[in-house]
Formats: sequence, structure tokens, C-alpha cells
Amino acid sequence: MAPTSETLTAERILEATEEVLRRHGPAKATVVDVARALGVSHGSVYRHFRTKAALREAVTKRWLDRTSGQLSGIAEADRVPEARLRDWLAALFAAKRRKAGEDPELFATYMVLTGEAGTAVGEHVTDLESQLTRIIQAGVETGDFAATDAEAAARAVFQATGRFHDPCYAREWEEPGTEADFAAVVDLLVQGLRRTP
Amino acid sequence: MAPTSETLTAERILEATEEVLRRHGPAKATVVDVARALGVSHGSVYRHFRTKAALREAVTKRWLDRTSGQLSGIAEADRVPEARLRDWLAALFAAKRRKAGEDPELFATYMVLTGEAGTAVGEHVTDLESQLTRIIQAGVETGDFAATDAEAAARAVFQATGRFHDPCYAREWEEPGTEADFAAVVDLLVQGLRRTP
DNA sequence: CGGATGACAGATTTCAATATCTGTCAGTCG
DNA sequence: CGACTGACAGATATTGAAATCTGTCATCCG
Repeated sequence: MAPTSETLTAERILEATEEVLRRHGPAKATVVDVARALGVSHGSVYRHFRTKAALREAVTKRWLDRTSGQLSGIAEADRVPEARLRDWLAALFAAKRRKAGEDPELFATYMVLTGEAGTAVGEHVTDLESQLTRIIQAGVETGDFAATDAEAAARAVFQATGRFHDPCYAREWEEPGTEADFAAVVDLLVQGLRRTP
Repeated sequence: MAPTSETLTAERILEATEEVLRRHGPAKATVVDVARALGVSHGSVYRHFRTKAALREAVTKRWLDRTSGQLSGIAEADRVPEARLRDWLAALFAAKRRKAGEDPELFATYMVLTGEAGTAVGEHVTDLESQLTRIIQAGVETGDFAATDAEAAARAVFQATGRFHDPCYAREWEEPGTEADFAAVVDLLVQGLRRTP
């Protein structure tokens, strides 16, 4: 890490922190490591982030926001609501599974954060639920779905698919049969949402 | 623990182990503690259980079987399948939540075991899924449910309700709104199972 | 003979001393 | 003046030595 002489910004700190986390993992990454990577004293890092927990949370937030951003594209796509819902759930599962596989250290950081009080994970969930709410609301408007309360239905769908996006199940995502299980749960939920004529 | 002079049986060892686990928790309970509680040498315990892990698994199995037993009563009850399904899921949730609350040490042991390779948890899940399969099969036979594959549907229902019986969510079971969330998920799943005329 | 024992080796855990880290802040420097 | 530094106190993590535990087995006892 060359101590580039650009001004120290929150953004540069986040980038360095992500790199340090990737290299050392959440258990061993320290604020001192981050400062060293940037060629500054650790006191300077504390000028931008009040605590180590805040720094970790900011990194995770950035990382989660990337996922949310990709998914929001699908949520707004120009397709019938049922297809959009299926695509969205499949994309959520695929994204989480990919992150768990190819960015294990950052994923571990995310799991640590899930267990803490932090607001980042809570906000991420709220964001995802509101994307789901929009899809279901669209389905209610076209008459495809029968939910009386789109928000409650979105929450139920999100919770019922937890096995396929909640980090505590990450280990099981690579086991054979998982794809079929996912398809079965999604089919059941979509069937439950459909308007019964 | 008085060193009662009855012969040493697997059953007595399991009882003592459960007591030791309850008192010390899974992290601190040792085989030596169990032997001390029984007034025997720890070598004698190894005559009945090959390893400490096997002992822990046997205790958990006994503990899980008690839950399975209670639930099977509901699965066989003389009610319409939909009501039976709702009762069964509610009872499963209630049982897990109660155990987590009033037997935290044994529940923690169960969580340790969930993370290990052991077969006890897998068998417990298989057992519960087969109870669910029987309820759904009954519903298919009465024409209330539309599943083409009762076993796959049962698996989907079980996985979709994971948030309300999987130990990794235990912390959240006492939060306000959990009851409503549970009801919403169950309603959605039951609606998904119903035959659409 | 079948069940129980206790000494044992190697693995794991505990504990206390040591080192490192977190978060603060008075002071430096451009 | 305001961004940065580095020394500091208290908290946390690491380390290595000692204690305990796991699992085995030759031996004992009824």
C-alpha cells in the first residue's frame, strides 16, 4: 500500500479498510492496520469514524448497498409482477451466495455485524423489504396478486425465503438440492400470493 | 448428586449429563463432571458412549424426541388438515421458543450440535418433515390442498417457517411483532397450498 | 467373565504476564 | 486555523506454562 499523498477522505479510508478486511478477516483487522495501509497515524482514521464499529459498519453498508442497487433494477423492471418477483428473489439468492463464496472475509464481517446492534443491516433489510413491497403492490394493482397489505405480504415473503439469503445459512447454500428447495419455496409463496378467482 | 448404587445405565448417564449441562452449559460441562455427579470414574462413562460428542448427541436426541413426540400427537389429530397444519406449526414454534427460554443451556447445546456433523439434528428435521408430509398428504386426499408432491411441499413449508423454529433465530423470538410475522407467513403458505378451484 | 477403575499420553483449556489495540487529546506543523 | 501526530490510559488480545480434560487400556474385583 503506497502512502499516496492525496488528502485523506472517508472514501479512501473505506477502500483501505475493505482491503485490510479482505486480507486479514474481521477478527484480526485493526484500525492500526488500516492506518498503516494508508500511511497515516491511526488518530487520523478516528477523525473520520468515531469508533472501529462505526468504520466496520460503514464498510458493510457500502458493500450491502451494492447488492441493493443491483436488485432495485430488477424491482423496477418492465415485466409482469410475478416474473419480477421470481427474478428478484433469484437475484437476491444468487448475489448473497456469490458474495459468500468469493468474498468470504467481507461476508464474515457482515455476519459479525448482523449479530451486533448496528443499524446498517436493519436498514438493508428494510430497503429490500420495500423493494419487495413495490413488486407486490404492482401485482395487486394488475390484479395478479391478492394481498390486502402489500407491506405485510412483502415481509412474509422475505422472512419465508430467509433460508436463501440469511447469512446464518450460508454454509448450506452449496449443498446439492438447494436449487430445488429454493424453487419449491418460491413456487409455494407465489401460489399463495396469486389472486384466487 | 448422591452416588446412588443402582447399576450404571446409559439412561442414568443421560439424566446426569442433562443435569450437568443445565448447570454448567455446553462450553464447560465435562465428562469428568458427569462421572463425578454419578459417583463413578469417567472411564465407566466411556463404556456406554464412545466419545463426548456421542454423549452430547444422545442427550440432545432425547431432548429433541420429546418435542417430536408432542408434535406427532397434533399431526395425527382428528381435525381438518388445514387446522392441523396451523396447529402443528404453531406448536412447533411455541415448543422451540419455550425451550429456548426456559432451558437455555440445553438449547445452547442443541445449537452447538446443529453446527456439527452429527446425525441427531438431521434425523429430527427428517422426522418433523415427515409429520408435515402426512398432514399435507391428508389435505391432498380430502381435496383441500393441491400439492402434486406432498413431501416436497412439506419440505418447502418447513424451510419457509425456519425463522420460527431454527435455533439461529432464537434471539428474535421474543421481539414484538414476531407473532404477527408468524401468522402472516403461515397464512401465505396455507394459501399457497390450497386447491384453487 | 463382564463391568468398573485409575494411571497415562496427547489434546485442550485456563491463567497470568505481556503485548497490542482502541479511543482521547494536548500539541505540532503547514 | 484545521488536519494530523504520537503519547497515553484503559480495554482487549496474545502467549506460553501449568492444569485439566479426553480417550485408552492394563488391571482389578465380584
